[in-house]
Parts: sequence; C-alpha cells; structure tokens
Amino acid sequence: MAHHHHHHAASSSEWEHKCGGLAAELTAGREVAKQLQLIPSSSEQAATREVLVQKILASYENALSMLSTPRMMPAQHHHDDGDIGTVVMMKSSPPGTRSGSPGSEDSDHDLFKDTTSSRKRKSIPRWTHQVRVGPGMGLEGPLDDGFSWRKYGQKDILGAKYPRGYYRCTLRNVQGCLATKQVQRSDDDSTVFEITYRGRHTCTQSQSQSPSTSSSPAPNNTVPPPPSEPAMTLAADDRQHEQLLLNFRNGLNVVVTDDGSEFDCSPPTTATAASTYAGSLFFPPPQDATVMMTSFSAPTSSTYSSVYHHSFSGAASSSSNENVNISYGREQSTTAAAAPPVDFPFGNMDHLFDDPTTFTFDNSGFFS
DNA sequence: GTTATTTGACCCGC
DNA sequence: GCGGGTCAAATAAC
Repeated sequence: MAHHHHHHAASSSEWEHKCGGLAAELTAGREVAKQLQLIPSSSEQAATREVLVQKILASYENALSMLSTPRMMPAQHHHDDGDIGTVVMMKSSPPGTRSGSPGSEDSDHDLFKDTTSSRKRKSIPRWTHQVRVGPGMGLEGPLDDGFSWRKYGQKDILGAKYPRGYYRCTLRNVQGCLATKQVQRSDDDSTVFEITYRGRHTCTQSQSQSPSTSSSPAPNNTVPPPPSEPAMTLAADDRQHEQLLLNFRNGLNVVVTDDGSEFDCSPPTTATAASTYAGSLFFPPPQDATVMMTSFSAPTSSTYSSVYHHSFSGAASSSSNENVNISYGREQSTTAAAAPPVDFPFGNMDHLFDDPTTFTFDNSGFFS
C-alpha cells in the first residue's frame, strides 16, 4: 500500500523535456511504420501484414495521444500524405473539413459533466484510419483490427453514399470498456473505408491473432492483463465482479486541479466477500483534487434475462492521510421491466449512473 | 438456452 | 426541425 509514486516531484521542465524526446521518438517510429506500410508484398501476406502495421500505428497513435493530454505537445503529427492506408490523426475535427468524408461529426459527447464552474474537460481521444480493402477480400466491414466489436447502429449520413456503421467493444457490459468505432465506406472509392475510433480499449481483451503469429502480449490499452487467474476458486459470477473492480481501480485517477497533473494511483485491491470489494487509494496531499473514473462504466444492462445494478461508494478515511476507500457492489434483478430497487451492501445509489465518472474530493474528505 | 444484428425510435445538440 | 449517435425490441444466428 505504500505506493509512493515515482516521479511526481521532478521539476516540470525536466519532465517536459523528457516528454518532448518521447514524443519525437514515437513520431519517428510512426513514420517508419508508415513507410513499411507502403512497401509492397506478396498478396499472400498482404492482409496479415496490413493488420500488423495497423496495430503498430494504432499503438503509436495511442501513445502519442496519451502524451498530448496536457495541452503541450506541438501539433506536428500528421504530415498526412493523403495516401491510402495512412493514418490520419485529428485532435478535433475543425468544422470546415470538406476533405472526402461528409459529416464532420463533433459531438464530443463528454462523459464528464461540468457541475462546478471551471473544471478541466477531458475529451475522448479519437483517430481515424483509412483502410483499403483488397480487391478479393472482405465485402463488408473491412479487416479485423484484432478487437471484437459489436454493431449497435447504422445511419444514413447526409451526403454520403453509404451508411455509417457504429460499433462498440463487445466487453462494454462486462468490463466497462468504452471503446467504439465508426465505419464509413468512402463515397468515391468504394474499396476505402474510413474507420474512426473513439476511446481507447480498457478491457483485457487480447487481440486475437491470425494463425501462425505468436500472440503479441500487449494490446493497446493501459490495463495490464489480469493477474494470472487469481480466482480459479471463485464462481464465474464473482470473477466478473473482480474484473469490474479491477477496471474500476485502473480507471481511477486523481487530478490535482492546480496544474492539471495527474497521478497514477494504482491502489491495491482486495476482494473480500462475494459481493463486496474494496479498494483504497493513496495520493499526496493536494489542495483540491478530483477523483474520477476514466475507464469505468457502470452498465445496467445485460441482455434480457438479467439486469445488473452496479454501485460504488467511497469516503475519505480519517483526517491524517488522504486515504480513500472505495467500495463497489452489485445486485442482480430479474428483468428490465421489473427492475425493483435493490439493496446494495452499501446502501441504495440508484441515481448513481447519471455520472459515474466523477467524484470531487476536497482535502477534508468527501465524495459527492 | 445464449449472444449478435437489424432497424425504427428516441435523444440531444445545433 | 435536422442530423448524427445510441437504444432497444424484434429478429437472426449460434
């Protein structure tokens, strides 16, 4: 539990210096990957290769977008040689983009409501791949990007020939992974698909891999794989609980509102009882901090048969250290229609999911 | 039984 | 009101 964090005491200039170097390094890697992408190869391996290159590029984009959360990071990405197969990164589409794709949809759709006047808003990262599907292959939603997606909608877009498909991560309801993507077939070149990703994967999903390729360990998420099946003895149901809490824990983030710097809390977590899990987190004494969930969603739905209600609560421990204890519970009810209020181990919090993402925490210590 | 897709309804911001 | 995004009931697929 003594989780003193490594480097939050470093001087900011030094930090920025390192970040700059990191960014340059990542950008360089990305450019090389793009070059690799343009080198022809035998049709036999072309598809697999393309998938791999896409993954490499996605990793770079993710890393870069993680770096750019504070408003530093000069916009030197995308040299964008408008070529097929390149990755176009957009921070937020400027409202005049007439380039190729219609509908510059920018409903940033914030998960974080802004109750208190001026709080930093965190927009969901979004990036776009343009993918050309090979002449023979895939007539529909083009190459598998390694994640499993579930289609949840389709819309005709004004001025677009083809409808736009909406997909979300299959594990949304299980692990609260909020990643989504949109697939839009290009108007003029019907072999090109424009795939817009929104949000990073927080699930522990391994990118399934085509045969004869050793599964690369790291998917592009920040969450490490689950610790070697800790719960062989637990029921599958309880494993879901634990997964959720793990996600909950990893999604916790403390933002010191002074300078906007963030601390990775990595609180230890213990599973105590079947429906009671608690995690605690520790962070250095801030003046005014916001504890927020960055990657946890509190799904209320399963499919038809059962509906889960999730709840968590927390309170700062006694005055001395800023130790926050968070509890999480789950209750199952029968159908969506019935959905009787349930008794949580921690009390009723049925309105909770209006905004499950943000708590405010002042030093004297309450969630709200 | 379960999970995925289809598709009109619904919601929300402009 | 309109357009884009999501929900969810019906339906399909497994």
